[in-house]
Amino acid sequence: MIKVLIYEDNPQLREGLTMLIDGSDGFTVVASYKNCNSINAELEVWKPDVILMDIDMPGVNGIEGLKRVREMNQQVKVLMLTVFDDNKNVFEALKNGANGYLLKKTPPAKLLEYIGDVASGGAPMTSSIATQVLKMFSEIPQQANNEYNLSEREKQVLQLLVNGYSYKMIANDMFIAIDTVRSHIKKIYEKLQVNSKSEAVAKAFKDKII
Amino acid sequence: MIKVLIYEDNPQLREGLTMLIDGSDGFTVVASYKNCNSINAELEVWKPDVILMDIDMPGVNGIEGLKRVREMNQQVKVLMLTVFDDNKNVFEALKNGANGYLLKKTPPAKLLEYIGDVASGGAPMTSSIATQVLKMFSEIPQQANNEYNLSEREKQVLQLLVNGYSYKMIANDMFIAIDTVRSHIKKIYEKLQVNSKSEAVAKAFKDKII
DNA sequence: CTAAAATACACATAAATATGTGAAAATCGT
DNA sequence: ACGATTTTCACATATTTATGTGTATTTTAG
Repeated sequence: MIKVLIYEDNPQLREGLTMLIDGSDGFTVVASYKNCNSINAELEVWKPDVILMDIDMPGVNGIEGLKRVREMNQQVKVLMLTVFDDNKNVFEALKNGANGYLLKKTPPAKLLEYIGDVASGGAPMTSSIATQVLKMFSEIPQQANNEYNLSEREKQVLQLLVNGYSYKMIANDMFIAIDTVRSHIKKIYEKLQVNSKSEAVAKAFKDKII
Repeated sequence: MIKVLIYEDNPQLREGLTMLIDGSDGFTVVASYKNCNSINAELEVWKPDVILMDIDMPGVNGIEGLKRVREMNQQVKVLMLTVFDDNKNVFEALKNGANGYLLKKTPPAKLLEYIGDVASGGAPMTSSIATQVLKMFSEIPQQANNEYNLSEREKQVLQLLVNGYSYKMIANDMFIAIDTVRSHIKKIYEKLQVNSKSEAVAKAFKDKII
């Protein structure tokens, strides 16, 4: 028996969901609430397998509710419910450990299937959500990593620059003269086409050289 | 009629897929190949709606094939096929604009459903892949964004430091005296707990202040 | 309203950095 | 084996940065 806990502010929808899920074999709704204000205590009491979490709720919203859940419990599956598939919320929810993301217009039969799915370790998403998720991935900037042909020693020096070391400290760290550090750094600047330490550091971060 | 192009090195599987898809209403396999060596030309000739792309192929593999496709065509849907759901490949494929990702053990009926799904703009994934994708998201480091309480003006100065500006340039840019720039920067260092320009720049990147 | 913070500016000095020029030994690729 | 690159070091100097100490408006928050 899969124990479901529901957070949904709309009374009609909350009742509807409870009816649907409770009336189906293998599912039981242990409780349903109109907001997440006391979610941690409720989680303690009911120990659900799956939480259906509305995104848009007055007071503590679904994302915040999800965060609170994850602070104390990594096991319970959280299925996010939303009317719109808005990009920002999807990303926030997934980052914070949601196990699935459904549109409210999902047909009842599918909804039950998805709940079963998430309970057994799956990651159900409606098609439009999945498309968005993939789009997010494709928008991840490709590793810049422009080839600057830094030599080993130059990379070491740059790494230490990034760590905030002064020339003196670098010389000490690498057992070389400070003038050698200077000549390395001059070469690094040439290769990176910059002319100050902070520019080099910035470029190292931007182009993920380090 | 959905036109499908298949890339799969295993002859049995290639034939099996062709049979299955070609024998189903609404689908037609326009061609099938054992590698992606000439994929660009083949794409020109066949103009498929969906490409079924095996990941593990000798010569040009599926990821590289996907890249070649995306270089010339953003419209065609690409469904990746794999035996194992290995993390690295999933990530690479999604980053490069795959439209879906299936395990080869997907049952034939589901496979057809998924092809139709992707053709109409969906993003089919088998459950285990979706779970992985969500896991990747949850592993994205939470915005560090430690609160340093930088004032507006201080943020501006820091931004310019990150851009590689000297004090003089910053003063010019912000229409203030260079001594004012100094006093801002001193305050910034206090707040970030650093004591050099490059450390501040590094911290700005690490903590995503800018 | 008032204290705290932010913004602006000035002068001084020590330390660090950028730039130039030169050169020798070690390492690498062909 | 030989030329190219890397790594090492030296000396000199102009510029930039870091730090200290002060002061005077202006904004902000309680």
